[in-house]
Amino acid sequence: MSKNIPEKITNRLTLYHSITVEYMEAGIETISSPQIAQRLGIDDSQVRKDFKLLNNAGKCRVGYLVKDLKDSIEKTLGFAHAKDAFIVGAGHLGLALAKYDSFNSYGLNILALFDNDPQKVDMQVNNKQIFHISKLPNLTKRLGVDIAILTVPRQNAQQVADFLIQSDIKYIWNFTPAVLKVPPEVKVWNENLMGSFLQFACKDII
Amino acid sequence: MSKNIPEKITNRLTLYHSITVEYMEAGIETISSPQIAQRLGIDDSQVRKDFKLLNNAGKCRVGYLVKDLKDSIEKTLGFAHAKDAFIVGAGHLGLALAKYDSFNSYGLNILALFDNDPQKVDMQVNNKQIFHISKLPNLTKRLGVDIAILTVPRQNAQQVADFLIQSDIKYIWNFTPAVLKVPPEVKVWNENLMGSFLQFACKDII
DNA sequence: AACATATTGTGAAAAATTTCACAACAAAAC
DNA sequence: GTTTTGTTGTGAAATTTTTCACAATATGTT
Repeated sequence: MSKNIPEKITNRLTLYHSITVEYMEAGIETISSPQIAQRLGIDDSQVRKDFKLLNNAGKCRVGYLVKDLKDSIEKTLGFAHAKDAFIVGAGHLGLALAKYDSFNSYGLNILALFDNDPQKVDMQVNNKQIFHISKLPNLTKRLGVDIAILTVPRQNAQQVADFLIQSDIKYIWNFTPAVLKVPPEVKVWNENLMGSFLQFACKDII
Repeated sequence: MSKNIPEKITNRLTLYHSITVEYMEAGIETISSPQIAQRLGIDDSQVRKDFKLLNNAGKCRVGYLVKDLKDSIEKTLGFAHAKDAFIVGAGHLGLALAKYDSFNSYGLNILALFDNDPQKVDMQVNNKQIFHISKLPNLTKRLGVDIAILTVPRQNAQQVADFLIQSDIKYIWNFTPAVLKVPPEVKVWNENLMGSFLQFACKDII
């Protein structure tokens, strides 16, 4: 990524991207900022401001070319820069993410899964093998992977995170509710599912 | 919820909450704003500003009582107001969410799952039954449920959402990458997993 | 060809959020 | 009992984000 795009804009860009995918499938060639804005419940000038980042000019009274828009978003968000990652924890969530093929088109390659349950080891999910967690340090080094998606139970989260850090993992996408303690060079992204839900729920549902 | 708390603050409050849970388990009774701030990589005055919402005074040179803090966050975020919900789509993600017991303590009760696959129907997950999707309208009305967690494949998302809306579902927590078209009275919360990842990835990697 | 209309692009204003700075204070140390 | 220290609470400043307003413009209509 050349520019450091603020989180909120990144988030909106992915939503715009989903809409372009839908329009492409429907065979619609152009889309306007008010159309997108209405769909997402935001201001249309916001959409245009976001698009300015993409260096993708629209046409007055017509809007934007869906295909160009889609390509620009993909370019700006770096979909093409494939990044390799491991899923650590082969429970339902880990398996769900392993099966989530969208990751690939967004530039995230899941290479393998890890678990400490001998029953799960050596199984295959979506063409990805589940290894015993003890194999992780070796494979991390051999494959040069530095991203881990952490989907273990909360109770084990810190302990497993420590192990990942020892194994030279630098980026942890944390799906557990634990707030991990990590050294400054390791970056954590908390998925915080409940936070998301509460934002949703608190707004309207008493 | 009395006050309409901004999303960002709600999100931080849940992270603070996780830390209080951890401190409680560790038997630590007080916590200070700089401690929390450092852990989350944010400014300590931010933490104190957030806490002002909780009506929970700290003590100079000591910090905040962990237990009081935890209780205030739970009260403010309405953990006690149990909300009932259905999971629609019993794939891996749906099953993962059904097994995610934290939902309960955060005030979200998953009552049942729905799927259109006859093989899955009548199975039990974490004491919750999987019903055929055709049973949803009836159960929605009978149980007064108006929240649905949507975990179907993207291709079916809009169609299933339309069906949910017909069945009087008012709140959709959307885990699919589709941007749903809904009437104004229906609220959608897009989980947007890839958006999250890209925010994470774009920042540092590459 | 003139006019009406829908849309972009953008500067300015407004609102929201974060950071800074520091007074007030309570606990601990001396 | 006085000093030092770490922390809260909070106004003010800075920054970021969103909204507003409108000129410019391209398309369709009469």
